[in-house]
Amino acid sequence: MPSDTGERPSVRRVTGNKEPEILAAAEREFMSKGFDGARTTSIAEAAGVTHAMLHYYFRTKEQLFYRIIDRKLRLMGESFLMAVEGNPQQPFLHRIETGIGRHFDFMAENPDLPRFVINEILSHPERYTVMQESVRRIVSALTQTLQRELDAAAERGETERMDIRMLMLDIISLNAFTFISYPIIEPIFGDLTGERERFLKMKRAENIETIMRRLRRAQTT
Amino acid sequence: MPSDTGERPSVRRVTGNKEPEILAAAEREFMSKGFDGARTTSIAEAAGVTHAMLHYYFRTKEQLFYRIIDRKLRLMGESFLMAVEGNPQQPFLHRIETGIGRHFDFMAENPDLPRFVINEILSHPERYTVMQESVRRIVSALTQTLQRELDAAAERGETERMDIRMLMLDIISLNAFTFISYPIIEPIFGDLTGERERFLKMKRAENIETIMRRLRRAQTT
DNA sequence: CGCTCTATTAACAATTTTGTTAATTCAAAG
DNA sequence: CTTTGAATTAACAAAATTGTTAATAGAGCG
Repeated sequence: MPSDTGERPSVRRVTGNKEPEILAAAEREFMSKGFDGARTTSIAEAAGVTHAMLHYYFRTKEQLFYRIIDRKLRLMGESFLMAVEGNPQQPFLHRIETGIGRHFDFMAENPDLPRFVINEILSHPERYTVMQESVRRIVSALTQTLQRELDAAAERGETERMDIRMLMLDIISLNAFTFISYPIIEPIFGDLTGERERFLKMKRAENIETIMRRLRRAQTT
Repeated sequence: MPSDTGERPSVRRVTGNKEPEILAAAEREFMSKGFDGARTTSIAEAAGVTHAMLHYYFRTKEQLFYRIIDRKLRLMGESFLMAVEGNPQQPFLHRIETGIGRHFDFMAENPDLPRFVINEILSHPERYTVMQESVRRIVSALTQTLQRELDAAAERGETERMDIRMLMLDIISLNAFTFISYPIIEPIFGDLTGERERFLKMKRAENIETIMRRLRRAQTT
């Protein structure tokens, strides 16, 4: 019997260790169909093992799912930071500009991450209530720091005065929704087919431009 | 036996007609859990009927689902138009401004519409391939008209020259993602609890401001 | 070789979920 | 009152889905 701690024993693993294959197949299945739509038999089949093997390695569908969603939640956290972190010596506006680009590129590499995470949290909220308070504290501290920086930049006349949470939401909305909606709009915008890269490059510039215009001090006509 | 045409016979409906109750319960269940997570037994229970009744009225889970998703797809279509339609006599900028507000208000009344529709299309694409071509044609015609109007406004120096599809995506992203993400950010932004109205009013103004700044002609400093 | 322990399989089991059916109720029409 | 047909129910059935178990294979070690 495998250990219950979630970590497979690493000694004497001689015959095929199918854990990576199962995890990879599980990621594909869960990401595309969600927890409810995913089938452990499909995952096992895609991984090239019997479904008893899947239960041998992970006991239950839920435990296998936790291994996947855990990584995805971490990635989600990273993506938020990506949009706002950076060298604090650099001008605020410049940091935000590069932050938006980095966040966009991250989304491009994980295009169904936000949809997946949001969905799972909303359809099974009870699983995520434990994390809430710690996340709240981290975000609260981060926004306070950033708000002070933005206030200072506004004081110097570099930017507009605004609520940092609105700005962060604007950035994440423009970037994340691009990828959330892409599979839907790609066929109906039509000429996008096979031009994913070109379209995304264009939208990346568009999102940066939109936020920069929002943030830069408006000329008093 | 009920007719197969999807329309219940309307004569001699004397004993309780439970169709509306089932539809209402189905809408709640499908919207919150998606097709895969929804259970016909839960729907029947919530509607106060036996699950045999549900099958008597709708035969299959899929047919019941189609009744729900059909209305939702229509709503989704409406919401797109909402952002761009308006009296063509009015100045382009002004029409867009009121359009954004109307679109936002529509999203506020249907907060889980975009998430639901996007999810269902992505997790069961085969169900929606039939509509694709007609939708593509409608959108294509609409964007061509709007692009010409925007070009004209840019020619007159009222707006920046830009791709209308980018603009539409910006508007929809800012508005829709506000509601897609709201249930997640509400507890972690913390002080939002019980202040939904205040927050939404603020974000509504923010989205309009963001787009107007994107669209208005930048001063040549 | 024979022991041990992990990996693997096939078969089984329990539960859930969707769907069916035959019998019954009940209001309205004749 | 009887007939009629829709509405309703309980019981059944089939399939899917998750999970278990007992038996076995097979590598490494003494």
